[in-house]
Amino acid sequence: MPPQKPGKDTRDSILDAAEKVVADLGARRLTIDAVVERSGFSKGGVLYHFPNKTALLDGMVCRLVQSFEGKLAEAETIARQAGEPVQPHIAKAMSAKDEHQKQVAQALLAAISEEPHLLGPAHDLLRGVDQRFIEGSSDPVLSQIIMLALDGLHHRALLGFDVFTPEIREAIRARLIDMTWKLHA
Amino acid sequence: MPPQKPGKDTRDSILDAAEKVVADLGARRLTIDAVVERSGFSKGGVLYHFPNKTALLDGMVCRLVQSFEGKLAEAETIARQAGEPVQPHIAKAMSAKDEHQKQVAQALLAAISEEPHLLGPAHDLLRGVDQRFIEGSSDPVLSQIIMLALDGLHHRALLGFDVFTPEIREAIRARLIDMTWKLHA
DNA sequence: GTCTATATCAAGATAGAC
DNA sequence: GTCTATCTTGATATAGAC
Repeated sequence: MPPQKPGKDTRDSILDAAEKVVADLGARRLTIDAVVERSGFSKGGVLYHFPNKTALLDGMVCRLVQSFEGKLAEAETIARQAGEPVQPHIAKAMSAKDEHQKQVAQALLAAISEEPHLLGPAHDLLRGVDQRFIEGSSDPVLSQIIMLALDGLHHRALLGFDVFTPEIREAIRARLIDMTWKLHA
Repeated sequence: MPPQKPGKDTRDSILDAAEKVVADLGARRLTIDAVVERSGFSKGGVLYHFPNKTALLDGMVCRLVQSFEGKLAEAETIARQAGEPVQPHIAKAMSAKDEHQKQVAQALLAAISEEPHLLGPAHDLLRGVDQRFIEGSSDPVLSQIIMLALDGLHHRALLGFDVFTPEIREAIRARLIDMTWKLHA
């Protein structure tokens, strides 16, 4: 018996490799061959799990969306249990400076440059977040602005423009979270 | 004597065609042949003006940066003449919903997916805007948040996620500009 | 499930006529 | 400055052995 479910594990390694390719070489050079090279598998092996390139891109977007949905659900559970509004927790989740943020950038970039329609699931996800972020707010326009600023952080990561020092970034993050609390004051 | 400078005119038509290709087919399918088809020129003609694809991408980014620099300079001149702070005028320029915004998205997307380093000039431009936006502000962190929200608007245009109704978009825009005025209160 | 080998094609680039 | 024709490569995808 293998140490982990072999199928899922291989799939994830391949997706990890794909993200690395995008990060290192750019979305244009996300080729099957480049993924093969980084993943350590052979071309046939990779194409067994993702029969064509579209499937690979779709896999990247779906993993991203699922992972993000998980974080959102977690944030909402915590908020509910604490009897607190959900917005600060969503803001925290979206601005967390973990590897996830780069992952978002690479997956979105790869998909949109090749097959924009694959962003559909991400699109739906964002609409849902928008909605939950705004509903129950005493100031919907400001809520939307906060959401846009959170988007802006991702935007800069996507373009490689995230030049904030950790201190400034943390100050921005803290302020945004603070602003969400005031939406309910 | 031709109606316009022929060289410049052809270059611009080609760049327009390139942007249309990105908008319609995605950055990945920004091929020389696709640009040739849309521009109406022949492959040889296009390659005379942009000897290779990198030159074409560079042309897209440079035209974008120059156009934006022009708008910024204009905003700053107006602010100076009126004896007003510059931030509200920069915010207005950045949030204007003209065709320019789509142009920005297409050019950046094409460049980053193919050759990220071509974004250098855009990177420098944004750093400059950031700096001018923050200096002289009574609340640098809030200034940066406003700038990030403006980025967020572009981000959504880039990903095709700009689903605001014109009314909501205008409300967001007005609020952002209003916030910049208060940075000097 | 993973591998090698190969067919096929799209796209970038060059050469040279007009 | 603009055109047609052609060369060459890089990348997707298939077939089939292990």
